Amino acid sequence: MELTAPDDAPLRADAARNRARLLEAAARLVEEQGVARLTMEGVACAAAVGKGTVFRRFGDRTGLLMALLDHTEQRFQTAFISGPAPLGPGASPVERLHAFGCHALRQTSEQLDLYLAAEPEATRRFTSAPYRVRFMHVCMLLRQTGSGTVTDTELVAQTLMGYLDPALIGHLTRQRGVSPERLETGWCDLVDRSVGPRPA
Amino acid sequence: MELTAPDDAPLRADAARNRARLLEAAARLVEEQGVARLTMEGVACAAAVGKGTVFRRFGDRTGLLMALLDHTEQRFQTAFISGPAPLGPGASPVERLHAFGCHALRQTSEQLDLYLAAEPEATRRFTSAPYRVRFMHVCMLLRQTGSGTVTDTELVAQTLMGYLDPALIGHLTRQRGVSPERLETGWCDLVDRSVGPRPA
DNA sequence: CCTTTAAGCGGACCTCGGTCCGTTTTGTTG
DNA sequence: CAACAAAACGGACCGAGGTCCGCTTAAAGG
Repeated sequence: MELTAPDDAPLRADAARNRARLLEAAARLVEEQGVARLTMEGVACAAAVGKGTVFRRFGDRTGLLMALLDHTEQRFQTAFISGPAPLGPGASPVERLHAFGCHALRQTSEQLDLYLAAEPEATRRFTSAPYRVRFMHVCMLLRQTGSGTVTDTELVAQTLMGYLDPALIGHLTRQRGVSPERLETGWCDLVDRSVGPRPA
Repeated sequence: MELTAPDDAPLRADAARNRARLLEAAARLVEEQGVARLTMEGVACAAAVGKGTVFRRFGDRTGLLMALLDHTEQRFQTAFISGPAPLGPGASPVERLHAFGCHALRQTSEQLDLYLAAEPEATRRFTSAPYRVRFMHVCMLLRQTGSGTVTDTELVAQTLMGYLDPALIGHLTRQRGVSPERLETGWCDLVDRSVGPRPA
């Protein structure tokens, strides 16, 4: 597989070409008929490639969909790791957390169907590479708040991450009609309560 | 379907009998070879019933697994709705929230594999009957804290519920080696922060 | 350029969840 | 008890994800 254990070894020429064609074909099919109708065989066919090749390259359907989101995710990552404040370094940890969540909320909302479809099975949700990068970042910011009030960084970080779960965002915005603004306010509130002093 | 829209109309005699046989067979198969190896055809066969019957009765695989958890879930529900304090009425809302989460954490841990397998697809996670009952209860308790400090009950309740997600519990306890005590402490902390005064 | 070999390829094949529809059973009504 | 409608049944059938393995081909070394 790829996203879970990024191969440092470069792909063979034909493999690289096929990979590109597959991603292109998949993106086109998703745009044309929605991610729900995307089948692995369909992608293989549209890319004029064998079905086995798709699985060899992306592991499974989820892997393919995550690959489609890879570009977006990479940009987000570099933005919050080394980009300009308040997302990147320069702002206070709390401000960065606010910005982080709001950006994630917007990004997820924009490509909600894809993020929903790319959600791995329950067991793997927390081990995908993009999740772990986000998670580690939140942990780091929580630690940087310095106020020794966050007793258990890992648990708090997971709680925060839970708020950004695409499934939850989709449910709240689509089924429950929660506005994006309300979602962002809720996020900032959650962050403030998480890093603030522990109430009596 | 059944758990999502409980049929008030009583089942026909043969249907009720088959339902019981199916649940019995499914429970036995799960105990014998684990939930991962449970196939719908296998259950049908073990219950000496047609495959279509399984789907007619339980809708899909998730429905069958949820039905297996129904008994446990029902007892939990009556416990926190009308049982003795601190889970049931009689204790303060915050105490009840503490008890609620700790009970849920324990219950989920005890039958983790089943809860994991019964987790519906992303889109349906928040609309299953058991989830909604739990969610409404948390909402009610949050409102009862009376302190007008919980600005957005629904969002806070969803955050709390996210902490109790079987997938998260499984990840923390199995992959990350987090102890049950630590999980429970984390829950109580989260509750306290959620209902406490909003920090400056 | 030839050999070699490991990565890549392709598509037949398998499994399993889910659907469909002709047949059977239940229980109600006259 | 006979007739009838509604509910239930069962298993053939379908689609899609995922596997397997014999064949092909890129690219490194002589």
